[in-house]
Amino acid sequence: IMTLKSKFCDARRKRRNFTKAATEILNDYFERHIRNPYPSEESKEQLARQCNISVAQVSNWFGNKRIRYKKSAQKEREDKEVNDCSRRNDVIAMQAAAAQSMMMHPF
Amino acid sequence: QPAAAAPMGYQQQQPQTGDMPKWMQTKRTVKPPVKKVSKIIGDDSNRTAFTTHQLTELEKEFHTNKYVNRQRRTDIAAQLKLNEAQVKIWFQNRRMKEKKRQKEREFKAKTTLPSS
DNA sequence: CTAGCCGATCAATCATAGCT
DNA sequence: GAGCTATGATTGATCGGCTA
Repeated sequence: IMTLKSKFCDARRKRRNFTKAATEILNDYFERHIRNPYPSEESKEQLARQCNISVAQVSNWFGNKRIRYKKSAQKEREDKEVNDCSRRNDVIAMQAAAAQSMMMHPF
Repeated sequence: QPAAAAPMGYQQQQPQTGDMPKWMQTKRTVKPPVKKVSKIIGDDSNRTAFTTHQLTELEKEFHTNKYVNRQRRTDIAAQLKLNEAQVKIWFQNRRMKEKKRQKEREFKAKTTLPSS
C-alpha cells in the first residue's frame, strides 16, 4: 500500500509537532478570528515568526484547523440529532409501553 | 443539470444554525451531490491518484518546460492517459509548488540572518 | 468573450507522533 | 508493542480574480 510513495517521494515527512507555545499562539489567533479565520499573508508571516515556524506551516496549520474544526462541529451536530432522535424514540417507546399497559390493565 | 446557479461542486444550501460563519459552510464536495449510490459499478472518485509513472513523466516534462503549450499538453495527456485538464492543472500546481519553495527560502534568509 | 494562470483554499489522504 | 487518535504535510482539484 505504501509501496511506491514514501520510498523516495516523501522522506521529508519527518514531522515534528509544534511546541506547546506555538500551538497556543495559533489557537489563540484562530479563536479570536473564529468569524473569519483566514490570516492575511502578513499575519501569517507574523505568526510564523512568533511560532518560529515557516509561513507554509502556518498556512498548513490553518488549513487543517479550519477543515477539522468544521468537521468536528458537523459531527457534533449530527450526534446531537441522533440523540434527539433517540430521545424521541424513547418517549415514543414509553408511550407505547404505557398504552400497552393500559390495554393489559385498563385500571 | 442545474444549468444556472450553484457553481458545481458547491453545496446548495446549509439549512443549519443561522449564526454559523460562512467559512463553516461546506465549500466543495469531491463528488457532486447528485447520484449517491454509483460506487458499486464505476468508481468515479474525483481525486485521481496519479501513478508513479505518470508523476515521473510529468516531472520530467516539467524539468524541460515549466509551461506546456496546447500541442504538448495534448501529447502528454495521450501518452499518460490523462485529461488535458489534468495535465494543465498538474503543471499549474507544480509551478506553485516550486514558487512556494523559493519563497520559503527567501523568508528564512530574511529571518535567520538579521540576528546581529 | 474565453482560456490559462495565479494565489488561496478545500478535502481527502498519507505517515508519523504520542498517548493508552 | 499493538491500537487508536491527533496532527503536520502533500496534492488533485475548485474558486474567484485578472489578463493576454
